[in-house]
Amino acid sequence: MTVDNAVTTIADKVSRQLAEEIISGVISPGQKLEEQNLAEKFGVSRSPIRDALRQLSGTGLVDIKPNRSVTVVDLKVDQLHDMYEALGELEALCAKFCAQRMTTVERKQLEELHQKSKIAVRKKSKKTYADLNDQFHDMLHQGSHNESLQSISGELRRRLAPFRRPIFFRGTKRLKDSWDEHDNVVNAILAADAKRAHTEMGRHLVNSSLNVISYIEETRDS
Amino acid sequence: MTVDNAVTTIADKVSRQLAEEIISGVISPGQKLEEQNLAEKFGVSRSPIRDALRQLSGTGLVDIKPNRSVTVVDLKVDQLHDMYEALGELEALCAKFCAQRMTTVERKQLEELHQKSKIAVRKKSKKTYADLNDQFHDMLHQGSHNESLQSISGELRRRLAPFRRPIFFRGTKRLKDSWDEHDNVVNAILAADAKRAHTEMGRHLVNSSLNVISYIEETRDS
DNA sequence: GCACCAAGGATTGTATCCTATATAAGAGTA
DNA sequence: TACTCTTATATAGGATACAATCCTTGGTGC
Repeated sequence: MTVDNAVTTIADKVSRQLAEEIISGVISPGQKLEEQNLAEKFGVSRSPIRDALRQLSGTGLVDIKPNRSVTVVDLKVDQLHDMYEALGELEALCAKFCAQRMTTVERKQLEELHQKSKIAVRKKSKKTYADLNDQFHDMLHQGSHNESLQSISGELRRRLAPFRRPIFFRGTKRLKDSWDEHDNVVNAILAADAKRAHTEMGRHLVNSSLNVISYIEETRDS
Repeated sequence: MTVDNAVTTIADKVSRQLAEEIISGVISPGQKLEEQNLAEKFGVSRSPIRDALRQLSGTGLVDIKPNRSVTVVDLKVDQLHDMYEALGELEALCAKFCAQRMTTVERKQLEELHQKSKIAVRKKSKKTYADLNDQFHDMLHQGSHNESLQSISGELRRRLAPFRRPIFFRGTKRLKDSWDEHDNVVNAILAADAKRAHTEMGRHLVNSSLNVISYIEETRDS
């Protein structure tokens, strides 16, 4: 009944795959997405490609200008600042609600996930930690028990993904620091301390943003 | 979105007009938007209509299911609850930032706008107040000096517009109450009292949501 | 050499056509 | 009558054709 439909259109599949490739960094910010290219790549006509690109534009992953190729959104440092500030507030809010609303099962799952990522840190496995980190944040969105807040936070986080991804793959210091910050958040949530959960999550995102933005500023001049 | 729109496509125009009609209530939630109909109404082919509808889907104003007509999003009461809770937090945040960041000019403009709407309340001109109310909230979004927060709040507010619109047109009591709540927010912002601005704005949105939701529950069974 | 302009190709925007799917109407049967 | 199955028709999905726009490139004049 509520299980998602097996029936999907080509445009949907294209849209999903492109989103995945943008988020995971296969396609880079600023890159052009030409309709004819994509049509050949997917072995279909331009129509479903166009549909997919229009749908994607709403998610903020691509940028459409009339009579110009669609491009993967490339964010300026100022925009990164704003988005991280907003995301910080949103996720801090999620954490607060998690402390207040998470079920026993959810708290247990959060704890288990957090322990799994501890192992990833110890093993210095960056890829694994990056994935677990995504799951961690998703779980906090969901734990807010507010679908609107969940989807808004999730979408904003996805838009930042292409720029966040690289920072875990520099050194291993950020892994450890990130985990420690998560630890503070988890402890606050498990203790049902809403105020502290809010504060700690806000702090975590400030640190994330500092890392991301300093990395961006190092690797490009703009 | 952007200022310059000398060059626009048919799809853009259609998209904007449909959004406008949905927000203003010309088209109602749940209504079907058939491509052929729209094509005839706008005097164009289905192609740009399709583009427009896909673009709109990303803004959350319409709902697309494969092989079914696009429909104007119709929200369940649960969804209204979640969205209003989220919007309440977002706008409370905006108000907090306004108290901290608004320029002198912006504070002056806010005050003037607020006085204008006082007159609308006194005259019991519902349409005017509804418009000024929109401007008021837009101004607070802008005053946050965070474009990301501004656009997220604005979009969420637009999605709720079709459901919020009717409440000002019942009695005049809500006009007065709404203005009083605005008054508390404005005073806090002008006094640069961030904490109070946050609290009062949150309170205002709780009251708004109560009005909207009780109205919805009266006028339909779902 | 450099700025400017024109011509052509490349790419997106729009129209039209065909196909696949869904919804509604109707026939037949228990 | 109620139900199922069939069939017809309307509508969306996708392919193709054509038009408009942009962008490159090569030439021209200074």
